[in-house]
Amino acid sequence: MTAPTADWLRLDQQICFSLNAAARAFGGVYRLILKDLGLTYPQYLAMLVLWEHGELPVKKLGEHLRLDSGTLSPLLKRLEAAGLVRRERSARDERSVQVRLTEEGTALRERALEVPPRIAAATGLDLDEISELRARLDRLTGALDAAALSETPGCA
Amino acid sequence: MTAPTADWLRLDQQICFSLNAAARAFGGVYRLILKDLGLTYPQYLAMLVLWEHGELPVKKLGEHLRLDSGTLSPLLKRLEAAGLVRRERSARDERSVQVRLTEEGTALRERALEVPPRIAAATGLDLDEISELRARLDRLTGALDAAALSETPGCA
DNA sequence: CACAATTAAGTTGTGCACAACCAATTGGCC
DNA sequence: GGCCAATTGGTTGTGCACAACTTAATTGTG
Repeated sequence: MTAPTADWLRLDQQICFSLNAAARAFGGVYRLILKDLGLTYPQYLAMLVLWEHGELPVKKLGEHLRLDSGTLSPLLKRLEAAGLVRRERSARDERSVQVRLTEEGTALRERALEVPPRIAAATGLDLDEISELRARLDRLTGALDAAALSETPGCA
Repeated sequence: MTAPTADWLRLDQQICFSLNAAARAFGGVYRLILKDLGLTYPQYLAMLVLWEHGELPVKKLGEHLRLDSGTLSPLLKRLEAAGLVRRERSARDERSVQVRLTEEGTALRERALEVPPRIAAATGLDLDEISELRARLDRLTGALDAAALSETPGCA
C-alpha cells in the first residue's frame, strides 16, 4: 500500500472523477430527453418510484431514492406546483405526509415509457452490459456506505 | 427495442440511478476524509489539477474538470478566500485569469497524499478493478457526450 | 484604422445535495 | 393525566451544476 504515491493524485487516475463525469454526462442526456416532459432528472427519478408504488409517504420515497427531506421537500413542492402529485397529511399519523399521483401525474407515465430506450441507446451499451455495470456500481455503493459508517469518528 | 416496456421504468433497472447513487456515496466518503483538509469534493478535484499543472487559466482548468465558469468562478473564489490559490489577470491576454497555487496550497498536497489510499480502501476494490471500472465509465461518458450532441435538436 | 465576430470570465437564476436545526406528533412510561 | 424519547417533515444555510446573459478584451477582415 506504499507504491508510486506521486501518481495517486493524478486526476485521470481518480475513479471518483470518472464516476462524477459519467453521472453528469447522464444528467446532460436526461436534461435533453426530459425537457419534453417538463421534468428534471431527480424529479424523473422520484416519479419512477411513484409510478411503481402509486402512493407512499415522504420517508419511504426518500429511502428508495436515498434522499433526505431537505432535498425532497422542495422537489415535491415543485412537482405539486406542476400538478403531477398531491401531498396530504396522513390521517392516521399526523407526522407523515402521503405523496400521491394526480391523474396528470399518472398519465405522464405513458410519455415516459420512451425515455429508457432512448437513454439506453445513448449509452451505446447493450442490455447485458448495462445490467453488469449496474451490479458493479451497486456493489461499490454498498462498500462506500459501509466504509462511511466505520470511518465516521476517527477510525483509520 | 420493443420488449417488456413495463420493466423499463422500474427504478432499480435504471443505470442512471445506480450511477447517481454511487457518485453520491463517493461524495459522502470524500466529505468525511476531506474535512481535515478543509476542502469539499469538487474543490479537491480542482486542487488535483493544480497540483499536477502548477498554474493554468480558468479555461484550461474547466476543460480538465469538465466544468464551466459558472461553477468554477465561485469555487475558485472560495479557494482563494481559504488562501490556497491566487487569481490574477494574465498580462498577455487580459481576458484570461491565471490560477496559481499559494505556498499554503502547494503544501496541502503533502497532506492530500493520504486521501487516495483511504478512498481506495473504502471502495473495497483492488487497483486493477478500479482501473477497469474507470475505463468503462470513461467510455460511457464518451458515448453519452456524443449522443447529447446528436440528440440536441430533434433527432430520434 | 474601424468594426463585426469570437473568446474568457463573471453574474444571475433555478434546482439539487446535505448538514444542522426546529416544530409537531406519537407512543411508551410513571 | 403528565412527561419524555423517538419519529416525521420542514426550514435554513452552504456549496455545486448548468443555462442564459453580460462585460471586456482579442482577433479577423475590409
